[in-house]
Amino acid sequence: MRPAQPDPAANQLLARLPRKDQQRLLAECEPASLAFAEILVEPGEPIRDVYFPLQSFISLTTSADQHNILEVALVGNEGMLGASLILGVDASPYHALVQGEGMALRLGAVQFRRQLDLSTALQRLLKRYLFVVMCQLTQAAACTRFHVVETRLARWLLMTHDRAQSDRFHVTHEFLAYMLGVRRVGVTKAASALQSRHLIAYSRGDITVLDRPGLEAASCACYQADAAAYTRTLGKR
Amino acid sequence: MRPAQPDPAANQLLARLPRKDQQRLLAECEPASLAFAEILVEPGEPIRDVYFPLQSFISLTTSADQHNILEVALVGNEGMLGASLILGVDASPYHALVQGEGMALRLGAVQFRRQLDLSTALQRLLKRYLFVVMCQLTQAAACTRFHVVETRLARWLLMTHDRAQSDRFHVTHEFLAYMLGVRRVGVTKAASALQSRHLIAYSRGDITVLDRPGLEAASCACYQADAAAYTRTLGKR
DNA sequence: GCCAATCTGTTCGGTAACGAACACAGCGCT
DNA sequence: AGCGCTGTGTTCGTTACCGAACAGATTGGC
Repeated sequence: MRPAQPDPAANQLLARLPRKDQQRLLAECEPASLAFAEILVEPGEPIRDVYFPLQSFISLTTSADQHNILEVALVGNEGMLGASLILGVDASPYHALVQGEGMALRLGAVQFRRQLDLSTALQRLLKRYLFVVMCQLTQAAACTRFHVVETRLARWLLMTHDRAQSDRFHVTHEFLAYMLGVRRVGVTKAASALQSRHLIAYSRGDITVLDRPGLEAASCACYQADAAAYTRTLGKR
Repeated sequence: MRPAQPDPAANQLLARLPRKDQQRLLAECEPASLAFAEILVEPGEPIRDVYFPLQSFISLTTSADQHNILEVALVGNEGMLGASLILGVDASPYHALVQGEGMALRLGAVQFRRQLDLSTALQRLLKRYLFVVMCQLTQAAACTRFHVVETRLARWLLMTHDRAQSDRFHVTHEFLAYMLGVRRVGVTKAASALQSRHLIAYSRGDITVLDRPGLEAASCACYQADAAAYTRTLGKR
């Protein structure tokens, strides 16, 4: 059953809000269908809207030079896009592009700020979430530096697996290469290694997670570290 | 002339505060002399004190595995250590160790929080500073991924040059290797390349910046990007 | 059923790192 | 003067990834 009005509790941040604050916030949100590869924010550009993903998920990427792109964080139904607005800066540190299409709740930046003023619970929650994002950025820097493509790929697949809420999702090697900041060939090699170990299966962009525990063993500890930071900071659920 | 009571305006964040808020804050701060390699914060550990460096500067590092360390940001008199407390989380995402010895102003976490409650100007300022730190973390991830040791070293030297407020500072290749997340040998090679181009001179840990513009040309654009994010967010001074 | 586009697999030579090990030079200490 | 410590320079073979290019394989459109 998929209701016309999406279930707000599908976003874990919203689900953590007290009922009153949640309802006040939801009253101003509108459902938005996010299309694959849609660009929601560009760095430097002012943030017009914030998003609470439901089934969709969003990559945060940074570009060093023109053609060197790297994903630094992933936002799904466990988080939100635009949390940095709570710091009072009307800009984004990174690109945001839709990685998994689906629904999200959208709220204008102005309305979002007003909601913040009205709800200390919302402030408190999003500040803590922002702390988690900082931890993830830090982790991403180290992981990217020290870990080889195969383990980083495994980590990426796990993160996406969590957010896609499905064992299957659509991503090509080409796209993965952008996210991991490596060549497509490197992804192909790593992916086929994981496939030959029966951890995943893929074909023309459709990736299926076959062996979740095995994938966790194949990934670096950074995945666990991110997850731990999240539950440590925001509570178990 | 070095006054017994250190000049608070030596910290650029403090200098940006309105006079009243600044004085109230300073009344609770105590001067602290930071020794080289002193560890001020460990990740996970609660933050006991925050620091506003005056002449000292502090490396923020993260460790992927036991022996893989990487610097993700540098805090000098342009910033502060412990700003993440404003997010309401009593922990640090990273290690903090003293890189350049000297004075700083110290304030207990409890007192710091009280000061935050008393001063919206302080809140506003530090939120903006935290945004800058997020930009730096993002930049660090990309820089670390895509740029070669020599340009990254140049960048590090520039960042340190700014914060050391002197053309000379003390860092061994060994230490630099930790910060950049590479082998000592790699640093030696990069450093001797920069030296042979007369951009720097060094001997047994004493590094002197000889040609600042040349060093800027030798570094990656990440240095400029960091600096730009700072002035864009916090104003020109 | 065929073409064209997309996605995946493989190859080539090249390079910037890696770990380990050793040589040497400057400096302080006794 | 001699010793030992610390910091720097150099070498070795190895590895992970690079850029470029091309070959096959699957899919959708007509």
